[in-house]
Amino acid sequence: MAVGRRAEKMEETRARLVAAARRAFAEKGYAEASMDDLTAAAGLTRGALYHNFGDKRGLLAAVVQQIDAEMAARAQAIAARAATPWEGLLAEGVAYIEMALEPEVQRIVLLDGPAVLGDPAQWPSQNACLETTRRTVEGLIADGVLKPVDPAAAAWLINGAALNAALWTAASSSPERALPKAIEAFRCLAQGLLAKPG
Amino acid sequence: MAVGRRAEKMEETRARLVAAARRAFAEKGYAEASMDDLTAAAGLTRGALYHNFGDKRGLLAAVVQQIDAEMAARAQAIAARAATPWEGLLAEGVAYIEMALEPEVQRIVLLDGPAVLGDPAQWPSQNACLETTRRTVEGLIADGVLKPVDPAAAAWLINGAALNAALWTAASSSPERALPKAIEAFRCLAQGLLAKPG
DNA sequence: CCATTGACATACGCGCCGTATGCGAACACT
DNA sequence: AGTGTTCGCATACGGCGCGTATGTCAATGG
Repeated sequence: MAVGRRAEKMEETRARLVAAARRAFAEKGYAEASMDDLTAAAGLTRGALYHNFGDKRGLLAAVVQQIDAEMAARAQAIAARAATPWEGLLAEGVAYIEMALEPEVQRIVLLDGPAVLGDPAQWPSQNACLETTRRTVEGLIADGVLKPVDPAAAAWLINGAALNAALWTAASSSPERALPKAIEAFRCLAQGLLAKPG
Repeated sequence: MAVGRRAEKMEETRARLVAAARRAFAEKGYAEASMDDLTAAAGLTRGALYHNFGDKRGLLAAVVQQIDAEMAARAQAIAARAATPWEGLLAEGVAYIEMALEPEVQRIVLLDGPAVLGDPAQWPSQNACLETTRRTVEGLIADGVLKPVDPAAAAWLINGAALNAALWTAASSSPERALPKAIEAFRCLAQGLLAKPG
């Protein structure tokens, strides 16, 4: 069948480039990753790259979007298993912390992404992670569980706190020991949003 | 006098390069800033740069350190004027939010800095801002004002929340309107650290 | 006063990005 | 099926920017 052998092949090309880019960007960082090497590793050349993604930044954007979508899906699945929406929000945050510990996520999404693409808020296909959190917060405010703060601001700060918790943990001399402390501090901070503390 | 006319002149050279770099990095971003242009704007050449700072990253490190020191000094001065240490911590956070709204700080310290130099925690001459906040938190925990969380983790998260508040504000379509919301959300989060909420 | 150090300028090579051009396979149309 | 066209991708080219090696001149010190 296939709506065209062309489009099908092109999708595979894009996927292979994105996959190779994920590895290269994660290992060397965006700036140090050579497009020649990267495309060669995918069995292609820079021609394919510029045809599919416009430029190096376009490729990074595609990679970030893919990882972001995976993160949002994981977080949502974890939050859905929680007993209450509030527990879900906390679990979501902890999940972000743990995901952000992966070098790939840290390097690409947290470090190079914002530096090269600008603030995540204005990324094309608006950051899925943030959107997920924002909706959760909105619901909790409507239910009177959280103080009536701006949902977008709160979501951003919660995500930011979680990601910073991960950065701090990763930078620690002993991440194993640091992780529980980071999670504890994160949970404390989050409790500040509760309408009725305790 | 002077312990040598040489060293004195060299200090001025370094200062001029750092000043030019601040402008260039703030306007064009680290990656797009040309060393040739930058040094020419300072009335020098790349020779001076590599002699004084080793490489481009070294120059960025010097710039970041300078801005970081200025921020820490400002924050400390503001915190010192507060009625209580707890109010001081909040004022410090709000001050960080406002400072991080300046494009120079945002671009250099928050975006390019971490991406190029790695996590701020392991920057040479350990991030002065974080150190300031950590000490404040430590005191507040000792006084029983805050919950007994890890001071380093808490300081990192507070700073992270403040800086993210600034990023969110800056990315907003109307920063003027967004700033109070961001500050409000930040204050809520911070309250989560209080031993006796309310 | 001269030898030496060292701060900075100049000259060179290499890598990498973006674009313009070329080729061959999949589509459309008869 | 055959042919003209499209288009995905490879190849070729130009330019810029970084880092290093080399040169130069002023400031030191004996």
